[in-house]
Amino acid sequence: MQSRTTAPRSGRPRSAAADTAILAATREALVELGWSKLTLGDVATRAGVAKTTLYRRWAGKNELVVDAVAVLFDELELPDCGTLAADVEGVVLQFAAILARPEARSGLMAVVAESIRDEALRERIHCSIVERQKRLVLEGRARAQRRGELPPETHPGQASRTVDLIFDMVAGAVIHRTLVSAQPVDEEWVQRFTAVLLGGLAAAEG
Amino acid sequence: MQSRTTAPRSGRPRSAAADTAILAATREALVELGWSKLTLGDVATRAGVAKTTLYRRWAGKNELVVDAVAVLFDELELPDCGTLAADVEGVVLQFAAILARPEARSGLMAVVAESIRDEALRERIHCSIVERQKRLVLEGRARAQRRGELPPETHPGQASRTVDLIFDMVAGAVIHRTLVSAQPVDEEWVQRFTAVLLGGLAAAEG
DNA sequence: GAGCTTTCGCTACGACTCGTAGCGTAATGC
DNA sequence: GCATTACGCTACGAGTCGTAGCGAAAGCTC
Repeated sequence: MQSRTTAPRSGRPRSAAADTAILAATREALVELGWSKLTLGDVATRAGVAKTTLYRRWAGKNELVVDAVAVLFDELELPDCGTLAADVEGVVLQFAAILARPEARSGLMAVVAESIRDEALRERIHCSIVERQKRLVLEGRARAQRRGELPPETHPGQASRTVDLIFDMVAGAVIHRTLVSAQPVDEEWVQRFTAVLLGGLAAAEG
Repeated sequence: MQSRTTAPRSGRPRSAAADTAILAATREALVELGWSKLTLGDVATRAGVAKTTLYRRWAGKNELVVDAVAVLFDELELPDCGTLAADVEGVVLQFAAILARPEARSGLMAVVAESIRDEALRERIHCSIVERQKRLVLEGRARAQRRGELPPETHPGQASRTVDLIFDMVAGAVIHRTLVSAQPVDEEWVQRFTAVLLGGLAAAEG
């Protein structure tokens, strides 16, 4: 969360229940009010805590919403469906399911927009959300290499850039489809997308 | 802009100079302050108009910023570089150049985030920004078909979904690379991306 | 020019949110 | 018991919002 490293040794400890209540109240307020109309005073009232308690734990609205939304990505896992294509389709559907939830839709884009002018916030998002997604790409590639569906590493530098490219293409396409085009990520779209992506990678590598 | 259809016939006409001054002031404020700290009062002062004039023309901050950012996309054009791959690379580089400008970075993501809970705003963004980009995809496909690089239409419905898919992949990847990964869209990245995209399309269609 | 219509700049206003300070109280470790 | 920290509560100045009201300015029609 905010400062898990520094462990105070004496005095009254911070209520862990308050943390979860605040984050849940934040998601609830995101659903009902959206980002712009969400106020910290309202979140405090919903959570049953004082407004000052909120400010003692989070620097502001941005940091609070990042933490509230980040837990939604805990459920992201890489399913083992037997083939690379099926694995990719499974992850994309999971990612799309998270983005379909209103608290994620309202919060994610807003904090990313804020992070453009706030380097610390960008780092926070990167650690608690982005890196967790990127790990799935790395896992999927390693698994496909073990299956023989992908060739092993050639140059470590080039492999890293390829992972970055894949990650931007997958996450970018799903986000754009969901939040900009405002159209559903259904089975058909996922299959067509996966076919283009994997077909392109095979054509580019081979 | 706001209500171009209704044309008043008598009385003092609205100052067109004020419009451009306000939009320019909005972009200037976006660069200096970013989305969250941008206030309409400040924009009015920068533009040299009264705050009430702003509210007479735009419903609020969202609509104003959409119009201010939309003009940045006027310069988007489809270059004729001879091959489909070169055309795609050219458009992607143009798109990335726009997203590299701070006024676009600060404003675009924020209004898209707001549009999630505001259908009218989403429609406004779609007409003045998204549709303009999508037109380039249609043009590029038609040109590639004339060159023989792409097969002519099979089913009109399927062709439309393919265009949607391509559009989400191109725009999504560039936006994600620029605003989430915060890494530059340079020549190398564009070439690798284009190779994967076109290779995948060829593999999926053929 | 006279008269009508609409816009413009300006001021002021209530309502709201922000983030903080101060205080007394509650909960822990030593 | 004592020091230390967290908590709830209240109050506050500062800032923004969006609107109302006014007189003046700028166009069109006759």
